[in-house]
Amino acid sequence: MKVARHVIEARREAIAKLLGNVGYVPVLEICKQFNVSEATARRDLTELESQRRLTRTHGGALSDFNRNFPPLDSRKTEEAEAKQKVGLKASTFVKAGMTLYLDSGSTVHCAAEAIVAARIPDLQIITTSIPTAQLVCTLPGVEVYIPGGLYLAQQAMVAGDRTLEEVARWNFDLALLGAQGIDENGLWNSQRDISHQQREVIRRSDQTLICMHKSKLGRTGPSAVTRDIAPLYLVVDADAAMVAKAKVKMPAQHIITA
Amino acid sequence: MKVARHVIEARREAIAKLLGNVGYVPVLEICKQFNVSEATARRDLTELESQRRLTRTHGGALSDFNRNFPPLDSRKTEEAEAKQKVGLKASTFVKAGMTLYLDSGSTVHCAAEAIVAARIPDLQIITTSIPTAQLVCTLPGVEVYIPGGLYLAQQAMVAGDRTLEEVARWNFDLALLGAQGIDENGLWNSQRDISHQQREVIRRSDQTLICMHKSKLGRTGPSAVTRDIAPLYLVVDADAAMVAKAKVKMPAQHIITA
DNA sequence: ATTTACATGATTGAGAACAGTCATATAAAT
DNA sequence: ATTTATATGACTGTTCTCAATCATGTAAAT
Repeated sequence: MKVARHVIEARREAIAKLLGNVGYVPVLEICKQFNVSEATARRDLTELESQRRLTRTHGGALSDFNRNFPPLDSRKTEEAEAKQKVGLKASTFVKAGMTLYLDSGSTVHCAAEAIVAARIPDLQIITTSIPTAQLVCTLPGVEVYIPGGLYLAQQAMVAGDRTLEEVARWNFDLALLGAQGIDENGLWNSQRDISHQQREVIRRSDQTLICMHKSKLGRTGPSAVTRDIAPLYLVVDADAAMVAKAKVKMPAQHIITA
Repeated sequence: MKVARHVIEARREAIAKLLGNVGYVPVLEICKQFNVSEATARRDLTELESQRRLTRTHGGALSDFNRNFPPLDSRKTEEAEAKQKVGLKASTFVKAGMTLYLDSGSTVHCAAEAIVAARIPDLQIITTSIPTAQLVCTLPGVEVYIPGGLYLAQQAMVAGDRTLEEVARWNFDLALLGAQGIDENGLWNSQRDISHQQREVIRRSDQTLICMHKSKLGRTGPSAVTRDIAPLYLVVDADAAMVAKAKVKMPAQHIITA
C-alpha cells in the first residue's frame, strides 16, 4: 500500500541518522528496526545512495561520513600532506593563554598536531573530537574540555543538542573549523547537527579559521553552515587566485595560503 | 604451502592498517591487494575479528573504532580475573531498554565488556569514561552520551563541575559504580569530584550497584561518597560472611556474590 | 468521488559470499 | 635430517543478497 510521503521521508531520515551513529547497517537490521520488507529497505538505501548520503555494500550500507572523515591517525596520502601544511599554518595563529575551539575532523586534527609540536603552553581547549582531546592534553598547562553529547563511534566525536548547549557556554579567542566545501553561497558541511554547532562557535569566537585543502574549494555539502563568510578566515593550500576562481566571497587578507 | 609466521603477521597488520585508512574493505579487495585467495583473506579477517581489531560484514570488513586504551589495559592486569567475574555478575542486572550509568574505572569497564558480550540491545548509556563509551557504542540500538567536562588524560575520563551538572539532567534505571573502598562508615573514593558525582548518580538512579573486588572490603579512601549505603547493592567476589567481616552495614539481599 | 500515482510486499532466478573439507607444500620442532 | 604442524588454495554445497517483476491498496490529484 502506498504510504504518506512524510512517513517515507521520516524513515529514510532515520536510516541516515542510524547510519551516522553506527557507521554500518545491514539490510536486515533496517527491516527489523523499521518493520519493512527487504525490498523497501533496499529501495531506501538506493535512494539515499543516489543522494550521496551513504555507500551501499553487500548486505548493508556504509556511512559516507566515514569515508570523508576516516580515522585520524596513520594515514599517508598526498591529501594528508596538504592537510598537514594547512594545519601547520593554522597553528601559527595559536598563542599561549588562548581559549581555543578545535573542531572534529582530520584537517583540524593536523593543526592540533602542529600545536603540540610547537609546544604552545597554557591553552584552554574545547573540542568535540576525542582523538584531538587526547592529543592536546599532553601539553603543559593545557586544560581540555569536552562538551557533553551523543557519542558518534565513527568519527569518535560528540554531537547533538546537548553539545550545542555546552558550546554556547563558552567564548573563544580563536576557533579552528573544518568544512566539507565552500563556494559563492557560503560554507557547507555534512550534517545539520555539525553545521548548527559550527554556526554557534563562529558566533562565539573572536576569530575563526576555516581549515581545508584545495579540493574542497567550490564544492558544497548537504548542510549550510553560513552564507556570510566575510568575517571568517580561510586557511588553504591554494593561492588567492585559485580561491577567487571558486567564487568565494571573502576579503583578500582573510585568505591565508598554507 | 605453509608460510613464515612473520609474513602472516605482516599481512594481517597490513590489512588492519588498510582498514584503518579506508574504513571498509571488501574481501575481494584484500585478495587483489595481497595476492591471496578468498579463503586466506577470510581467515585473516576472522582472526583479526577475534582480536577485536575489526568487525566483519557480508562481503568485507569494517574498521573497529573502539581502540583499547593503554592506561585502562595496564590497570586491568592485576586482579583482572576477579574484576571480570564481578563485571559479568553486574551485567546480568542490565536489561534491554534501560537507561544506564556506567562509571569510569576498570571494574565497571569489565561489566561493560560483559554487556557487549551479551549483546544487550537498545540501551541508553551515560558514561564519563571514554574507553567505555567506545566499547559499548558497538551494540545495536545503543546510544552513548558523554557528559561534558574537563578531560583527564590519566584516566581517559571527563570530570568537574560541568560533568556534575550534566549528570544531574538524567535519571537512570541502573547505575554501575566503582569505588576505592567500603567499610562501616560508608563508601569511599579517591577524589572529591568523583565522590560528588557518584552521590548525584546514586540519587538519580533507581538501583545502584557498587562493583568492586574483595581487596577493597573494609578499606577507605580520601573522599566519602555516602555514609548511607543501605539502599545500594554490592557486587563483589566474596560471600556475605566476608562482607560482614568488613562491617559493611548493608541488608544481606543487597550483597551479590560474583 | 473518481482517477491517477506510487509505495509496498511477495516472488523468483541469478549471482555472490560463505563455511567446510581436503590435498599440498613449506615452516617450525625434534 | 626427519617429523610435525600449519598456512594455503582449490573445490563444493549451502546460504545470503540482489534486482526485476507483479499485484495490491492507499495517498495524492482531479
